[in-house]
Amino acid sequence: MLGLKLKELREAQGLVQRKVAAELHVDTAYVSKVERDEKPVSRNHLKKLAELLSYPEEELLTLWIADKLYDMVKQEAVGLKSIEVVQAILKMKLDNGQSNQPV
Amino acid sequence: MLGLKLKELREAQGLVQRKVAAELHVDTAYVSKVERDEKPVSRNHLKKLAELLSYPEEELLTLWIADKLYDMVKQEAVGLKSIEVVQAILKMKLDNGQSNQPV
DNA sequence: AATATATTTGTCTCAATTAGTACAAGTACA
DNA sequence: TGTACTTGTACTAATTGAGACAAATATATT
Repeated sequence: MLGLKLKELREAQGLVQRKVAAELHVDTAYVSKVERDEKPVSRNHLKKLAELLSYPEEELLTLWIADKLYDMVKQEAVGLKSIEVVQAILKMKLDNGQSNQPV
Repeated sequence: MLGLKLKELREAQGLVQRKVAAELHVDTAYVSKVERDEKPVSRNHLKKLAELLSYPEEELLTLWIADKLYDMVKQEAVGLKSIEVVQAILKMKLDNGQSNQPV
C-alpha cells in the first residue's frame, strides 16, 4: 500500500521513475519494484521521498509500518485477533502514559 | 506476552522448565528465555506446547503473532495509527470475503 | 549453613532469511 | 524507434532464528 501511494504521489507531481531513481541514486527497476510493493523501501529513502514528493514523512511512515504488519498477518487466520490484542495494549499504554509495566 | 502465558500455563500444570525443555528437546536456558520473551518461540514448538500445556494452539498462535506485531510497532510513534490502517483492511477483506482486489 | 534443584544470564555459533541493490532483457505505448 | 516501465535473476551484507554451553542466582530442603 505504500508503493501505490508513492506511485500516485509521483504521478501527481508529473515525475517519471527515472527522476525518482536518480534522486535516490538507484536504478529504475528498483523504483518500479518499490511502487509495486515487491521490494521494501528503506527507511532512509522514505525521508528523501517525502521531500521529493512533498508529502508528510509521518504519513509515509505509517504506511511503511502498516505494510510490514500486513505482510505478517495476511495469511494468518487469527491475524485480526492478534491485531486487536496489540491495539488494546497500545491504547492502554497511551492512557497510563508515564508508567511502564512490561506487557 | 506469549512467554508470560506459557509460564502461567506451565505452572498451572505443575511442570518445571526441565520437563518442558525435555519435551521440546532443548535445554532449560532456552525455555527460560522463551518464557521471558527474550527468544521467540518457533512455530513448530508452539504446536507441541499447546498439547503439553493443554491449551488451544490457536490462542497461543494469536499471542505469538501479537508479539511479533508488537515488537514491530512498540517504538514507533505512529504505531497505533498503522495498526488501525491494517485493521481496517482486514475488516474490509472479511466483508468482501470472496473478492480479492490488491490493497 | 550446606546442598540440591530450578531458573536466569551471558556469550557464542551456524543457518536461514531479508534488505538493498545491480544488471540484462523483456513489454507497453507514443 | 524511443522512452517508460516491468520482470527475472543474481549477489553481498546485515539481521534474525534457533539453539548450545557454562556460569551465576534463587529458592528449597536437610
